[in-house]
Amino acid sequence: MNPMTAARSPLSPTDRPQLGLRERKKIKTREGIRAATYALIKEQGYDATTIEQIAERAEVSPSTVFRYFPTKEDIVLTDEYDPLMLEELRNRPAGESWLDSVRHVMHLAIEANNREDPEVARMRAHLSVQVPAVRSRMVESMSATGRLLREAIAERHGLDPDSIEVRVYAMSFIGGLMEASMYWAENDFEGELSDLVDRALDVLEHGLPTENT
Amino acid sequence: MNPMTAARSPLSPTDRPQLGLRERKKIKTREGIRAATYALIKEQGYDATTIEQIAERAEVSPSTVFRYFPTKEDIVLTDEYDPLMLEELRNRPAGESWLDSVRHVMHLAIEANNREDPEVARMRAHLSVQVPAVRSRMVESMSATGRLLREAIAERHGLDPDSIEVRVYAMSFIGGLMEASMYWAENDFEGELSDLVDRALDVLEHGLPTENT
DNA sequence: TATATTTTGAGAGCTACTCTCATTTCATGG
DNA sequence: CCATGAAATGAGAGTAGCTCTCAAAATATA
Repeated sequence: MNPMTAARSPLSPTDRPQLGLRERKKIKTREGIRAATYALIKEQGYDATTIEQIAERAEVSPSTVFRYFPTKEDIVLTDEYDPLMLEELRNRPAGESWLDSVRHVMHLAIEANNREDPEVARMRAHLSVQVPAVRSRMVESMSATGRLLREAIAERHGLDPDSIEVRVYAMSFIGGLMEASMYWAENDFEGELSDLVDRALDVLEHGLPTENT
Repeated sequence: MNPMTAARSPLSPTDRPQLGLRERKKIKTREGIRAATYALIKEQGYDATTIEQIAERAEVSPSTVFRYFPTKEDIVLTDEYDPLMLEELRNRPAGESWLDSVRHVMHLAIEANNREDPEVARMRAHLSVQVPAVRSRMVESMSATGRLLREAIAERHGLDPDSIEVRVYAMSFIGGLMEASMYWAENDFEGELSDLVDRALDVLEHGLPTENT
């Protein structure tokens, strides 16, 4: 949303070089649909907002909305940090502990996501808590991220990325991230999301606070 | 499905004592809808099976189907072991380690679920892998179980059930269970699900196999 | 400017799901 | 056994998300 800052920050969507009119229009349409959706949801709530209304406000036809986004939930959620996160993960110093690498990358992702548009970031988290359909779409998307994570983990530890061990390990990180995000939204976004993620990762690393082993 | 064996096993739905004709009919209808659904899905697949077809085969009206099950996915999934699992968890000996308690209860749940109708158990796992809508409904239902788990954990460790630590901890178990189940289905149900759950729990307890710390 | 390619809009169609209301089915007291 | 009240059912209309098709409009290319 803010190309000035986004351009220099890590983990932000790639800048668009020289694009034809066609491509530029597509991006504009896409962002128009998103903007219309956010505005309408803010006004009326998620369920009360129909695709027809979104299309109307974005000045496109309903067909076009579905051409740009497979489902209504995707309009709210889609954003692809995954490949960037993965690369960042691979580029971490070899000596660094795995948990620290993950911690680092998650912090980066949160920061990037937040800088791009803090209000939207909160709305997403909020809807993930409130609207089951949105939440489940988010879980799906996180699972996809998890599948990528597996490969990074397997690579680093010399394990089979499809083994159940690696799967469970990867999923625990994704789950921790999700819980952190939902906890944040449920508690009115007080405090920093990064701190919550840290606490989540601590639990995965050391178990519950009272278990001093 | 099999009252003879189900009656004596732990973690099985409560037997129904003396019920009026009305209640008995309701149970029959409910099971009829389920049976019709399973049969149709087996024949045509999940997506190709419509509520109308289900209603027709179960000899009820479509309205009735929705009266018994809020969504199509719920016809396939719903089954309430949660309260029983919770009680079982609370009744574990005080000295037993938390991980062992969870392991024990999960084994019981798997066993019960499997004894009731192995084929249905597999179909569920299979659909959770294949059909996004079913999977996401299952995730939701598991999250609900997770919320119950939190209380048991908090009770045992003297922590706040709503703290992020307990949430993450509970979620890691649920996630492990889900991964095990999906892994099982994805690998054609070879081996025992309980063994997979054990491996999942081992990862949560000790980290990945190569990390010998 | 002419032609090929993409993108869009219009509209029909499907299905999950909701709501309402009249009808049927069961429960209960006399 | 019957009358009355309550609950379950069926029929039908309606909504919204989503898919598909096809012709028109916009853009690229020569």
